Amino acid sequence: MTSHEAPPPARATSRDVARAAGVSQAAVSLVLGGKWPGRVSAAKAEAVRAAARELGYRPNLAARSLRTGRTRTALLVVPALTTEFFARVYTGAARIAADHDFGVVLYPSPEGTGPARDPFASASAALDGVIASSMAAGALTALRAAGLPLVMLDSDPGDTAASAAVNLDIADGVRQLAAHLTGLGHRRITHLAADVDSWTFAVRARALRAALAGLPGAVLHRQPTALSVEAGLRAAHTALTGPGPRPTALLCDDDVVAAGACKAVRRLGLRIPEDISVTGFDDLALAVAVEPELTTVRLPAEEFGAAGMRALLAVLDGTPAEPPALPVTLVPRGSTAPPPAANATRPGGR
Amino acid sequence: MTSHEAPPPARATSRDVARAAGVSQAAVSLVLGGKWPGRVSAAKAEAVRAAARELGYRPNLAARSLRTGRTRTALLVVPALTTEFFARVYTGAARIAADHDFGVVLYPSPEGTGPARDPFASASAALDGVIASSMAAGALTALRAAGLPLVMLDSDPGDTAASAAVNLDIADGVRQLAAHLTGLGHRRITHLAADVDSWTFAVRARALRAALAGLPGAVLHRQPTALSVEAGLRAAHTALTGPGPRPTALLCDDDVVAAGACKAVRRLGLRIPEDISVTGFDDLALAVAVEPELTTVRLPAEEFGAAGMRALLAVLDGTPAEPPALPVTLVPRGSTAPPPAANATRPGGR
DNA sequence: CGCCGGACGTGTTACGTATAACGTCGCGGG
DNA sequence: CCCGCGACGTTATACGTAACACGTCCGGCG
Repeated sequence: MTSHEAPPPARATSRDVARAAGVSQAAVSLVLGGKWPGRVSAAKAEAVRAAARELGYRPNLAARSLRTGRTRTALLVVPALTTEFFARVYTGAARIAADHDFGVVLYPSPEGTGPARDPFASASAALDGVIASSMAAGALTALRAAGLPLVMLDSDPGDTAASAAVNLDIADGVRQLAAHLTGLGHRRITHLAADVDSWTFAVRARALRAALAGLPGAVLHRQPTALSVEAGLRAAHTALTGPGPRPTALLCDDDVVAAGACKAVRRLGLRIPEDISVTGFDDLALAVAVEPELTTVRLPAEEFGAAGMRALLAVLDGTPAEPPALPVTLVPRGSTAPPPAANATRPGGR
Repeated sequence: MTSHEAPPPARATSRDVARAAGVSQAAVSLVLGGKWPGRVSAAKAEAVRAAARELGYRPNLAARSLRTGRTRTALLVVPALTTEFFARVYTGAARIAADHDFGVVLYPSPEGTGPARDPFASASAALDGVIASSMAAGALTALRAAGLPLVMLDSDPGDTAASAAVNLDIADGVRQLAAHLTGLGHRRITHLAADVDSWTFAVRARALRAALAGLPGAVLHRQPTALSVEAGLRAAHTALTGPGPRPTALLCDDDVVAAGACKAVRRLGLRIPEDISVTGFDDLALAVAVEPELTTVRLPAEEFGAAGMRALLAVLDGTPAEPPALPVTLVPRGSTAPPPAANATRPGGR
């Protein structure tokens, strides 16, 4: 390291680099900017680069933004970061962003009540664009009004406010899950459905209904629940102790809910998967931490965030190509098996 | 696909506000800046505020930063965001930051090998200060060199590079945990210790050793493990099947590891807590998702992040007051009980 | 030989804000 | 009466960068 003196490191400016390299400040900008390839001779360009390296030059981003009007910063709006899923979405988005010298700043949409804090004040950064989960309904109205490029994650295709949309093929995941359960012989299924008004959950309910529609004897119930272990426990208890024949499978909208459901099943003296099958969604770390491990649908969370960022970059480049829905995969594990009443015609559990 | 003809509302500037209010641009800055209270008459000040509201004026942050030299942005360096713990730390830090018109941008230190990406390039934002977990060793050297105010989270007090430090009272948590286990009658304890070279984990090992030092018959072993369910499973298996008398309690450095340990215990045909007690650390959502629920040490993750941000703000204000260590609390749950060999002199399990 | 045009650099400007420096005005004390 | 001072406003400037608009030099073509 060279910058030994200068207790206040007094960041080098492009003018300092220019002086050191014996050129004008404009030349420094031309060289380091990367555009205008042939604009400066190779010799001087190299001198500039050397001087910049020597001085540890870092362009002043505030000045650059002021000049260019762009900030190379995107806002990621998520319902709540404390969930592992969105932490992974962020990671994926940030990775792609970094490859393009972009930053990602988070806006965790306040889950509780109260007036949503102004997303822009809160972000305390000027933004080039926004990537928003459809689950963060609260903050969306303010964002739409801003006129910024907006990429929606898992949103209603009919929503026209977005500049682009990236979707997971949730419906296909539900179909795989339904096929898995019905293939095992399950007919009475209760859907522990997230009580969140969001496209991604609406689609699950619809796809599930469609998947079971043609099947003789299929009975589908719906039990709303919040997205927590405890809420899942309560919902499962309600579903299992209600009137009518007991379901043989609980299809949960989230691994966390499924974990709660497992606890409820056991508290009723029932076994998983022998008496009741339970399935989750997302494939969080939690899915393999509980016993038995959860049959679940793996959502490519990081790739989801990455795709969102790519879409935003494309929009900013003026080349918005609509990406296909991201595939999801069923991960069969120990929490599903043929129902007790099923005859042994299908030996294939686990 | 909307912003085609780019009717960008051409963000209002302070000069526009000045014109609308019939004052000079400087007056606008004086009024909206909030400092210099008596500098402008109440009447004109109100006119300025009204005009600003009317035009939807938002100060250009790039210009402000360029002028003031500060950005009101802090960098939070975490080992990996996908862990619930650090997601909560972020949330706490962001909350305090928002109260002071600060933003928080994340730098997830690359966990894998490879040269750590430049934190500053990656953040793509100019920074006023840094809050860093001691677990993110990789990125620290570059950060120290930057000469930015640096607040360390859970770091060695001997480390002098930091402007301030915020610590959890981890040692006390370990003491509580050890007292809980020995009080139940446990004497042979194996520590499933994180194989991460970080102050916070070193302190756990040391405190545990100290807590068991005076106890006759106490036997403490150490089994290193990575921080994942699977690694915890393997480590617990090793610990339980090794030579010598089997431990009666597994003290894990993390809830995730404890979850893995539980699985190992059961695969060996042993019961929790009757045969083996297992304890975790952190009190993540996962702790109550597994069965039995984990006895663990609750770390105030959000408050931890909030305290870090407060400390950074204090440093920036020039009033760095050293905060006390944040208290942690033992949460006894179902995964601990007296060991099999213990006589019934102490009836108090759960 | 004169002129044109490409290659290579440089001077200059503007981005929007915060604030130092500089008036101006009215009033009260000397 | 005049000076000075406090209250109120304004003018001017600088922050560091990107990029436009000009040169200047030189080789080649008519």
